[in-house]
Formats: sequence, C-alpha cells, structure tokens
Amino acid sequence: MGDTPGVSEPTLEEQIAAYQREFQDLDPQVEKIVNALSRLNRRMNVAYGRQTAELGISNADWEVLKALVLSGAPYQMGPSDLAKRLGLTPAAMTHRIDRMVTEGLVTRERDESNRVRVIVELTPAGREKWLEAMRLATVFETDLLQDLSPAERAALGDVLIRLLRRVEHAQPDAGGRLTDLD
Amino acid sequence: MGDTPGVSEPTLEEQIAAYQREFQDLDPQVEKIVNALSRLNRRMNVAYGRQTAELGISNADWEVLKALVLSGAPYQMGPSDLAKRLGLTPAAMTHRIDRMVTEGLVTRERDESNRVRVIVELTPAGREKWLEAMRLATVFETDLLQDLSPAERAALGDVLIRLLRRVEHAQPDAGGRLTDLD
DNA sequence: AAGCTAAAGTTCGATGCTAAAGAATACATA
DNA sequence: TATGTATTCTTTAGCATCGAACTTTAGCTT
Repeated sequence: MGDTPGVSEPTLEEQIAAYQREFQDLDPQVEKIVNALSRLNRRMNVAYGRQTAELGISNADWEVLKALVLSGAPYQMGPSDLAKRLGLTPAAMTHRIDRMVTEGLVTRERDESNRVRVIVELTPAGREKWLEAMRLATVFETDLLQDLSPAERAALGDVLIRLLRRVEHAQPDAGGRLTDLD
Repeated sequence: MGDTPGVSEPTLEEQIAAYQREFQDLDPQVEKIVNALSRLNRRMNVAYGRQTAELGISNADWEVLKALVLSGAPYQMGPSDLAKRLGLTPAAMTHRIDRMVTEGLVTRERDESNRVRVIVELTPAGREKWLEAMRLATVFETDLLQDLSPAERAALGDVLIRLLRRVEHAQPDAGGRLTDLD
C-alpha cells in the first residue's frame, strides 16, 4: 500500500470501494449519499468550532448562547430547560453555567417567586459574542452554498426536509445527545 | 413520557423564525438547508447509536470495528494508526483497545519484527459484530431514502459531493475530532 | 560499538460528561 | 399544622477524553 505517512481519512471514493469489497449487499448510491452527508456535517462542525475558537469561546459556550438567544427576549432560561434543549444532564449544565458566569457570558440568580428555580440570563457581552459568531457562520454558510443555483438550493432544501420528516417519523424523539445545535 | 413538557427541540420552522427575529441578515433558504443538514445528521447518528446499542456494543467500539474492517484483510492496524483514523489521541486509543480486548472484539500483540509496534487485529467475533451492525445500518439507510426517485438520489448525491468539495477546499484538513465515522 | 534522535505506546493529571444520590423548595392533603 | 411528594438544582463517584511526560525500541552517526 503506497500510503506512506499517516492514516488520515480516505477519500469518499476509496471508502465506498472498501465498503463494497467487504460488504456486497450495498447500494453504492445510498452509501454515497449517506457518507457525503456525514462528512459534510463533520467538516461544517470543524469550521464552526474553529470560528468560535477564534472568538475565544468554546463550542459548548456557543450552544448555550444560541439556546438563550433563540428563546427570545428577555433571554432567560432555567438550567434544566437548557439541559433539555442541549441534550445534557442537569449536572453538566451546572458546571457549564459556572464556567460561563465566570466568563461573563451569562448571569445566574435564584427566581425569587419560586426559590427552587434558577434563572440563567444572557449578558450583553454574551449577546455580542453570539452576534459575532453568527456573522462568521453566515459568511461561511453563504460561501458553502455559493455554487448552487437558486433552483438547486430550493431542490436541496426540499429533499432534505423530506428526509428529515422520514427520519423523524421513524424515531419519535429519542432524547439522545444532540451533538451540535443548529 | 411521550411529549416532553419541558423545552424540547423546536421544529425547523420555529427555529428559522427565531433566527430571523434575532438576526436580520439571514438568508432563510441558506439557513433551511444548513439546519436540515445538521438535524438530519443528528437523527441519523441517534439511529446508528441505538442500533449498535442493540448489538451490545458502544459507538466507540463500532468506530474501531469499521476502521479495522475497511483497512482490509488481515484487519490489522497499529494503535496510533487507529487513533489518527478516528481523530483520537493515542492515549484514548490505549484505553479503548483495553476495553475491546476484554470484550473479545480485537486482540493486541506486539509486532515481533519491530517491537515498538503493537498490532491490533479484529477477531472473528468482532468481524461478526461489524457485519450485524452493517446489516442494520443498510436497512435503516435504504428506508431513509425510500421516497426518493433514482433521479432525485443521483441529484442529491451530486450536490452533496459538490458541497463536500467546496468545504474541503476551504479547510485543508483540520485534524479536528471526527465525531462519527462513515 | 556508543550514544543521539525519532517513533510508538503507555501512564499521569486534569477536564467534562453521565447516572445516581442529596438538599432545598413548593404544593397538596390529612 | 404537619407530612408526604414532586420539582429543581447541586454534589458525588466513575468513565472517556486530552495534553504532556515517560519508556522502550529502532535506526543513525560518529
């Protein structure tokens, strides 16, 4: 095998060839789509991760910022709501919030009307970080889709929605870890 | 159980509406595609995880099995090759191999021709597990794409490849964690 | 040979996660 | 009022991971 230095990721074509070699009952077209989806998503997540790192926040921080902003003004959520939204345990949420409070991205205070509850609120600095990350992300996403014509975009969007419906129907909410928030 | 009373994942439409509310400079069509891609991938990963769990192995185990099988007969790799392939540190690989050896999925022995090296080899039981997982996965994947006509599949595959090329060109191999192997 | 350098794995300390137990508060009801 | 129960969050113990130091071996260089 002429492959010298490291065992990096094989190309998609090599990968599919290897699958066909080891597993005959395989539809190459299906595998091509599924593999491309998986790879595309991975690369995109790497790109997002690099962008958030540039802004001095972690991907974990970004997930929380997104959830808070998308919840709408006044940008408040309880730890367990956040945990459900992000697919984490409440325990993990406690620690994330600890960190983000020290980073100045959110505040934590007890709800005086129900002292069991805690209110996590986005700070202006946190909102600003989210905005910066969004600007970077939209630049990346626009660039990614640049070569697709409007018709191709519409078709792609529709096909993806159909697949999404199908997979959602097949598994009525699993509660698995939501690796990366939209 | 069933529908969570708490803060579960919003629908894609709600999500996009929230984005437009909080961030005006947003192309809804771009966001729709990107969000659908992300969601679709997440659901698929949940499905794969459930399948491997059914077989009594972890997702981590499955990644290693895949790498070994796809490397071709005699299904041997060194720990650091595996680590590079999976995007893990050698340290993590050591522990994974420990576990998989006790599970009987792989064997570990020193390479007598170069005693620094270690050879991790798939056992027949490990190969069988991989095969079972593949059978489940192909059923799922075939079902997922069932509603797409041949023409739609071809078009989808081609568009995804084009996006993949574009994102790969934009980031010449990052070495980030490869969350889930194809 | 003797000693340097590089490479391959393992070990060690720290981090972030999970599952499960624990503490504080609210609410219902006897 | 007192007590049981559910809810919300925190704490604890265990596991997988990373980064970095360390050990063993191979291959040079002198």
